[in-house]
Amino acid sequence: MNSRMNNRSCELLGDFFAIFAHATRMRIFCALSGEPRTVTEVAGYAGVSIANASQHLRLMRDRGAVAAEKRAQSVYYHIADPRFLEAVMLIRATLLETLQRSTEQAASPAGPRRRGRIFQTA
Amino acid sequence: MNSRMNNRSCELLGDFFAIFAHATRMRIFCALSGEPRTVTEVAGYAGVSIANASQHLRLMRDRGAVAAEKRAQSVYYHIADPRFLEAVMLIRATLLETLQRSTEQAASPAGPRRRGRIFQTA
DNA sequence: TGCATATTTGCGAAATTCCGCAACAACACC
DNA sequence: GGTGTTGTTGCGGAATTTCGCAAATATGCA
Repeated sequence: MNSRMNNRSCELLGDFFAIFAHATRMRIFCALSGEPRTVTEVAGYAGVSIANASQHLRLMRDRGAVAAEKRAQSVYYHIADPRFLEAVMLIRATLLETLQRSTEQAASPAGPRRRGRIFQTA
Repeated sequence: MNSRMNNRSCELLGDFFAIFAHATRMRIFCALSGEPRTVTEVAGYAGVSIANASQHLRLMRDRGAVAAEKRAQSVYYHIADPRFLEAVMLIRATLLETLQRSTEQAASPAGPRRRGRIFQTA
């Protein structure tokens, strides 16, 4: 990390990462990873009410993670930049790998601190 | 996003991203990006009390983002996997680019890439 | 115009997070 | 033992977030 990251930068980055720091918003993000979807579709995917999905989507849009486009009667949301998805996938892969490794070493008494499983293998 | 991302995965990924969803923790993460540092050093860098730094570091360690190692009288913390830093940098770069583009749109059609004010050095 | 569909917004309560403060613990050294 | 250094933990209240619900808005269509 650039040592020149100042406080303001950290504040803005932290605000942005809040987008991903919630299970529902992560599900919404997943729902949008393939193709644009309407609020109603997203709500169905994420298992929340339409109003709640709309609230989360607004937050995500205000911070620039997703964008909205009105077509016909519906509002289609999509991920604003593929690198956001790329970064999430990178974290996910690293986390998965770390967890698998620590699970494999679970028998070793001197191994790293044990943690629960993060990703279901099924 | 992988269609195998289930609810449990989203929940745990969201929990992990909470690590970055706070300005202080982002500063702490920055402080650790170069070399391992003690709690006292991190606290000074992030501008918070030692107790507060310790609390944040514990959260980050519990979730696997950083690791601790005791040497002499001090506890040295370091980022657990370079890919965490890589992902944060990717988000940061994308965000910077996006913000700069929207700034240019709001202002005049300026020349080639000049760094915006948002992420400038303190 | 009137009605149905799609989405947004305001509000209030419950839940969670954050931080200062003080106490506690570990450890080296005299 | 006592002292100093370093780090951790528990507590309580303030601040923030989250969500359900209802109302409001927008828009297409008969």
